[in-house]
Amino acid sequence: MFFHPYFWLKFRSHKMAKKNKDISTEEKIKEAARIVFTRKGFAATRTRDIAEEAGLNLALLNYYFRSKEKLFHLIMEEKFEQFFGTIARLLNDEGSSLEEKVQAVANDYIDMLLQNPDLPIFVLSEIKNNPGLFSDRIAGKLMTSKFYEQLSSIRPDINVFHFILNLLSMIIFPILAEPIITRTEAFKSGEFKKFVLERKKMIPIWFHTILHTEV
Amino acid sequence: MFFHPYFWLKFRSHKMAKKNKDISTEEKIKEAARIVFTRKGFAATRTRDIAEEAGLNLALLNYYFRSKEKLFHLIMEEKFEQFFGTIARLLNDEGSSLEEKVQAVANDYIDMLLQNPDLPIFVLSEIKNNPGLFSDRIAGKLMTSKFYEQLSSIRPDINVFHFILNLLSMIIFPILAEPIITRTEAFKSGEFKKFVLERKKMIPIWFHTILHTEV
DNA sequence: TGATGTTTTAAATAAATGATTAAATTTTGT
DNA sequence: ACAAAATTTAATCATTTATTTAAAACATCA
Repeated sequence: MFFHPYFWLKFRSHKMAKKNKDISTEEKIKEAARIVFTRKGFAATRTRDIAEEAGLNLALLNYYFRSKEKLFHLIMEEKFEQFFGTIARLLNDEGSSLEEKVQAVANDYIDMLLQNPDLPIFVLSEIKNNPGLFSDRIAGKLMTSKFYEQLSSIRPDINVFHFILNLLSMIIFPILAEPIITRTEAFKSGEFKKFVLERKKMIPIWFHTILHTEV
Repeated sequence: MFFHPYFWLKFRSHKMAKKNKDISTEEKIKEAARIVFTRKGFAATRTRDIAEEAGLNLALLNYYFRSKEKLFHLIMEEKFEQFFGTIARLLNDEGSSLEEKVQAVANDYIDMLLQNPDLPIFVLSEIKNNPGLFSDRIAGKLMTSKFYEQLSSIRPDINVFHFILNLLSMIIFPILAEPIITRTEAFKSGEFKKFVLERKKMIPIWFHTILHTEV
């Protein structure tokens, strides 16, 4: 009896013909897809780019993931979780004060973005192209957070939305603008990373200033 | 003697077969290209999308502009000038104080972006895909501006790069994040524009606070 | 080892898409 | 109105690209 390869897809985790390879073909493809999709976005990446990045035969993409679109959705959901989940966890931490949260966000999120510089533009672009990709629930997690509670009780006169958006703007925008910033005279020689790391210290200070000034 | 239509391209401005149409075919194509390219980016737009948006035969794109890429470069340069030129002119104004410049940027640039909400992500994406598109000279105009001089003389202790980047972040990022913000509970009903307009007043206040606090 | 199941490969297919052609239509100048 | 020039159209071409196929290679285990 003949079974098309696709038939076996659902059982693949139970049976593995080749075991103990350093890294499975499936994972090689996913890793290549992470790199290429986040670097170029869905429309600009060709399945051939991914196969090449993975060093594998083109047909394997469809063997393991059926279509470019299915593979993309998988990667996209990972990346959205990374982008929104990281920040949501930091803003919802129970054991820290408001200003500690600002510090934690500035510190940890900047580190994460420096390691994933393509992430912000990827997420923003793909959500814009297809807003349905993005579940409302996630946005709520940001805006209705422990952080929100704390700021409202300390400074009920400050609009929390503006405050959070300012924080995210100052952290994320420089990463988005990296290709522009880097071409400026002052940044010609790999100064960009140093510049962004400076902001880890400065952002908490700026927000401290805002927080302790009556308007 | 036969001349291929392309031959006539260079003379088109001298001779126009059809005059006084409401809007020329060439301009119809450019306007459609502006809309579609900025909405979807180069890779995701098909020449057929532009023809459809313009309500014209597909072949006319190549008749007037020879290739998708040539048309794109034309639009891209317009859009880059709009994005960088607008801000550079505001930051280099000779007749205004530092804080007036902050106000002018907040006010005018936010207005411009609300009318061109696709502009920031378009510019950032396309520069990232092809940094060569972006001439170093433009970035310099931002960072070495009248604004730079004024801030350095008033507050030599403040890093001008961080200051300008903060200003741009707070103005541009919300527009980039619109598809996310809009899906948040609080913004369900067309509150976004009102929210961004509030920032026209608030950004100058925040920067005033920073500017008048010793660190 | 050989039968069976699984993975990988090279080649083929089909759809999408940028570009071109030649003919038809419209405009212009006389 | 006529001829020449310019524009527009429908059809087609050529290339790129996602996907499928069938056979080969490999792994597992009785």
